[in-house]
Amino acid sequence: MKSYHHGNLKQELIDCACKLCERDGYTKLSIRTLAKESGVSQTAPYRHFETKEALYASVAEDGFNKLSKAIHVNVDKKVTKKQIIDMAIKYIEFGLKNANTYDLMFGTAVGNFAEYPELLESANSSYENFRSSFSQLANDSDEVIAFKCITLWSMVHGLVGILRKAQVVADEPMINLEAGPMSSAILIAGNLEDHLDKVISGIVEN
Amino acid sequence: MKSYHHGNLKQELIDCACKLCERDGYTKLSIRTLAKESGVSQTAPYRHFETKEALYASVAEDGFNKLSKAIHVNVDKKVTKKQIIDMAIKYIEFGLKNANTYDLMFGTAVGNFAEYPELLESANSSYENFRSSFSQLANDSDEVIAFKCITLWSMVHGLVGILRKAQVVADEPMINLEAGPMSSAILIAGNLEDHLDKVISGIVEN
DNA sequence: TTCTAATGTAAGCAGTGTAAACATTAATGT
DNA sequence: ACATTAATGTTTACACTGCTTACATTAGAA
Repeated sequence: MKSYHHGNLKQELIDCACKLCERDGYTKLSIRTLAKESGVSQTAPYRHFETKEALYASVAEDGFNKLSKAIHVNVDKKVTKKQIIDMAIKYIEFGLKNANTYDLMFGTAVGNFAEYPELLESANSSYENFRSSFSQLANDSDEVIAFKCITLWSMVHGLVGILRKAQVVADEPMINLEAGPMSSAILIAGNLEDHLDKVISGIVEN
Repeated sequence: MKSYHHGNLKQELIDCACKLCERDGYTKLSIRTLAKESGVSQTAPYRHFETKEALYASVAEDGFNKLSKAIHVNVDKKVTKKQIIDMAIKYIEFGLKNANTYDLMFGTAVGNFAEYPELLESANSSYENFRSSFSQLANDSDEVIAFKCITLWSMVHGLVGILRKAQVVADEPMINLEAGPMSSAILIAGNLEDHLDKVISGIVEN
């Protein structure tokens, strides 16, 4: 005995979309199946999302909020290098464990964040987490902070991308050092903490 | 007066697909319009590409070949740091100028490179370009070379991703340093060479 | 020259995003 | 309390997609 109005459709659609996007990749998600999943007609979702991209934007937004939580470190006044390394590891783990969602957040599925203010907001706030930690690491100028921050961010962001490509082939044993990008990446993956320690030391200690 | 057989359909499809993918993004590409463009029936492409993904793989392969050319540096025995910086710049420029193709190469459109041996080959060879330059920079062990190489690669790869996200908002003037990831990224973009000099120095000089 | 494999076409299926017109209900103003 | 309006849902339909199957043409090998 269900009523004509669902009552909480928008949120249910988002939750369901988040799950399905992460499980199968966002390309596999169809609005129709999503509607069916919520026991509602094919076109009902369009009352809450103008286009499919708008739905993607909501999923991405949710992703950035989760990312913020994942990389959050408790700061009591001063941040240590170890905490920065920890953040980097958490970031990379997030990217690898939520690979499909990460795609949505940093790929081209949502063309222009500015069209989705809430998404832009949560994306910026994720970055702000990152940045504010750096600002407490040393007495650097804003510009130096920005530099260090972008340097590390692009580093971990790039590592996520490359480690993912590596995993694709990782089923077959490819341990040979001469075998190309995959093997080197796997090499790193095995010593992620050491690797990040080196790199971050290089960045942090100017 | 055209004959029943096209004669060079496969290559023409690839060429056309490369253009269209780069112009509109690979999601906009349809096999049907591609076929129409080549003056051939809707299903003809399936004689040369089992699935759409296989076509994507060919476009990506072409992309890696172009990338190899773009970042190639003439090495006479010894490579200089400046040449490495140059490679990095060329890499980033390639990623930004061929953004949609770059997506295809490093995104998830082609799930498993191992299913497309020629693509895997050209991707590995791109990386080998990168790596072999590093091997001529100093008397490092293979492991150290791999480390430096992956470090720089993930760095530039990450920068491409982040600079692209920045450009999306770059139409509106966002110069404020406090304004989030975009502004910092733009800051970097304006001083790309300086930025890379610093970072690469950090990597290269251990 | 015959046979076969490669390459093309035609027709059609099941699925997609989304627009338009209409139905039901919740919210609101008097 | 009741009429009106906005929000939210349904039905139907269009144009498009990837891909399958059955068939047609032709190039090249035997």
